Amino acid sequence: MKEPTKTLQLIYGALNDHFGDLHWWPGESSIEIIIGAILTQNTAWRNVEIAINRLGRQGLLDQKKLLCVKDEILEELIKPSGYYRIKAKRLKAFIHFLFEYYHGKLDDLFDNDIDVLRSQLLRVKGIGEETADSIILYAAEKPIFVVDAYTRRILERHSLIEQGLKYGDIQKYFMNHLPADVYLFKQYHGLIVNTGKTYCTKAAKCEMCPLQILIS
DNA sequence: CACCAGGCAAGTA
DNA sequence: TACTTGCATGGT
Repeated sequence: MKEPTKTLQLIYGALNDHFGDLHWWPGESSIEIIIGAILTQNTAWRNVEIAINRLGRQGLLDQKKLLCVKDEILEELIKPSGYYRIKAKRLKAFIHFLFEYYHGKLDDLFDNDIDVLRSQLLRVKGIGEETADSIILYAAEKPIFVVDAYTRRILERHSLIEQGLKYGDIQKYFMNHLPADVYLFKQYHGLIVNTGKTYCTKAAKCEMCPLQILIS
């Protein structure tokens, strides 16, 4: 692509006009956003919502409460989001990390510079690149671009990137050609996910997609 | 009823 | 480095 910046602006404009302001992933609290980021791994968000509601009803959207809750109880509560045994371990792994190094205080964790924060998160078993970046952007509210399956699919389908690029390469494609702005990155990622869900499934119609403008 | 959804880690070659 | 497999539920 000759002018990545122009292309990215064109896509953003088209999707933003179509979907409007998404207020994507507001979340009631930082810890709730982090819990959601882990529970949504390879899982539809609607199932995650059920699990989060069940946790909330028990007052467990709180790091101190999560620290104390038994694994079996946690597993039972998050079952609707799937992979419940491994995700219970991942939630616990993050909580233990938070208390071991930051006294359970998210604000202290978030005080780190963005690169330090990312490498810290990646050391937690169960937090990979996408989950780490989701936490940084939506919970810590620092400007980093989240790449997901839809991002890759949409860019590849429109031949804006070559196939088989690594996560970091796709992330750089956005971050090297857009201003580092938290709102922009949140909204852009939300627009991509909405587009993928609405127009790139087998059931939905490709020709209805706002990104048709890229083809003509 | 078959298939997949906003990944990740561990194992293998 | 690059590829494969296990993990598990609910919706379409």
